[in-house]
Amino acid sequence: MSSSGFAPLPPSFYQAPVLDLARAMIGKVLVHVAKEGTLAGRIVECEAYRGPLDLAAHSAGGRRTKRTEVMFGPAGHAYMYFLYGMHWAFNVVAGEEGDPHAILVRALEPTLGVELMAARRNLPETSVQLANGPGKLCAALGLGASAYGLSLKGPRLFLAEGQRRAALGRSPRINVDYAGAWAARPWRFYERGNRYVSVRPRD
DNA sequence: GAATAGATTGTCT
DNA sequence: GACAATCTATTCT
Repeated sequence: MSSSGFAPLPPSFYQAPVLDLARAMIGKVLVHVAKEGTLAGRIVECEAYRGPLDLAAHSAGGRRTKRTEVMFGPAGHAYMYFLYGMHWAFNVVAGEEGDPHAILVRALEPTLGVELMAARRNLPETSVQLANGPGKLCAALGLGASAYGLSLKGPRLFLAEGQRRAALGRSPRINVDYAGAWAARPWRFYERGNRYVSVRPRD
């Protein structure tokens, strides 16, 4: 148990095929121990990206650059990327070393540090929009470039135990229409009925 | 509720 | 120089 009161999941948790890991991550708790306080939320939505074959992945075709480098390393590390000029997104690196797989965390149900999240997001503490999107959750938790490549063994940033409370839902991934047939694959996972899921599923 | 446009910058062609 | 695994405000219906 760390000083944050949460115990990081063991490295073995991340030693699973990327689709299995994505499923297993729903209900787990993402914890960021920041200077200003500890922030945490249940993962209620995520998406699997399986390069080099998956054309929706940043590592499509085996593209290995400064940005994608951490995806080629061992599982259980943070892959951060910046997009649209103003948003950060948080991913968990998955797969064997050399397999550039990752899981984008798309939405959290805030559980700890809600006051600080609300301040960072300039929203009421009761708002459902604190962390219901990839960019929003990074803003709420204060995650950015400095989190790139961090090991999820902790103690600063890690996943902790947590339970899924409703059935697992699946759908195609969001905003990857450019990926052709890969865009249709049901590689987005979410907790059914959870109001913090970002894009209303068809359920 | 749905559709649209604008913001703004690191990364790659 | 183009564009992106997005978010927000605005303008409809």
